[in-house]
Amino acid sequence: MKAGELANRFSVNVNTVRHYVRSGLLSPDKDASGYHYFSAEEERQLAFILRARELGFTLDDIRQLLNDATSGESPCPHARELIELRLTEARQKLNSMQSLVSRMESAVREWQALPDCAPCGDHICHLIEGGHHE
Amino acid sequence: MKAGELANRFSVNVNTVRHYVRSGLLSPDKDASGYHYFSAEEERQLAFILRARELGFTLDDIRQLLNDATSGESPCPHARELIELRLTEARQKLNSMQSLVSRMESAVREWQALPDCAPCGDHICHLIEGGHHE
DNA sequence: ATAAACCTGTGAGCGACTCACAGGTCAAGG
DNA sequence: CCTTGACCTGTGAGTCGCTCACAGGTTTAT
Repeated sequence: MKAGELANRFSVNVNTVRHYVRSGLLSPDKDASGYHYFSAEEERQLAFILRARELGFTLDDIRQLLNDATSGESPCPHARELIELRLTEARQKLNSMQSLVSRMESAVREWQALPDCAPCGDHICHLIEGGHHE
Repeated sequence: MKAGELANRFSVNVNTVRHYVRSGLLSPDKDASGYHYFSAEEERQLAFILRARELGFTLDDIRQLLNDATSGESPCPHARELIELRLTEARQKLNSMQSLVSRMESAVREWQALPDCAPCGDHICHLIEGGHHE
C-alpha cells in the first residue's frame, strides 16, 4: 500500500502519514522505484499512533512506546506514567481554557452596554482596558 | 525605562517584551547608546497588550487594534468582531480539551484493572489499542 | 506521446514565546 | 584606570504537530 491509499483508509491527510515517516514513527520499505510500501504491520502501527494521539500522547511519547515495543520491552509501564503526565497537563490546559472562555464571555456581556469609544488619546480601547476584575 | 525594568514592572519575561518590540507591537525610542527607552505611553501600550492577550486576542488582532487607534479610528468595532471570533474558537478548543480529558480519564480508570502486557507481536500496547469506545 | 494523477524529499510556515549567543554599555569596587 | 558583573542589543533557532508548496520522478490511461 502506498502513502495516499493508507491515508485514505485512515481518513488522515496524506501529509500526516508523510510527517510520521519523516519523523521516524513509520518506517515503510521502499520498492524499486522509490515509493513507500506500507505493509499490514505498518498499517497496524499507524492505527496505534492514531489511537495514542487520541489519548493525548505526544509524538515523542509514541516514539518511546514504539521503541519499547521493538526492543522487546513492555511499553505499558511507560504508557501509564506518560498518560498521567499528559493528563495533568491537559487538566491544567482545560482549566486555563475554561477561565479564558469565561473571561471572554464576561467581556462580551459587559461590552453590550458600552458604546464604541472615540480615540481620545488617553486610552487605546476602553472596552479592553476598562473591565478589569481581579 | 529599559526593557528589563518594564518586564519586571509587569511581571513578564523580558524576552516577551523584546518579542513584542521585534514584532512591532511596541516601538520604543532608542537612546544614544542604542538602548530602548520605554516611555509612559509604551508602558500603557504594554498594559493594553497584556490585557488584550488575557481576553484571548491574538498578537495579530492586537496589532490591528493598535493600528486602528494610531490611525485615528476607533478600535472598538474590530474588538467586538474579533472577540466573537476568538470566543468561538476558544469554545471549540475547550470542547475538544474536555473530551480529551474525559477520554484520558476513562483510559486511566480502565487501565487500573489491566495488567502490563508482554510484547507478543500481535499488538504494540494492549492498554492503548484495547479500549476503543466510539 | 502525452497528460493526469500519483509519488518522493526538502524547506518553510503556523503562534507566541523562550532560549542561546556574540557583542556593546554602564556602574561600582579595588 | 581597570576589571567584573549585570544589564542591554539584534539575530537565529527551537518548541509542537502538522500542513502546504515546490521541483522532480513514476505510473496509468488515453
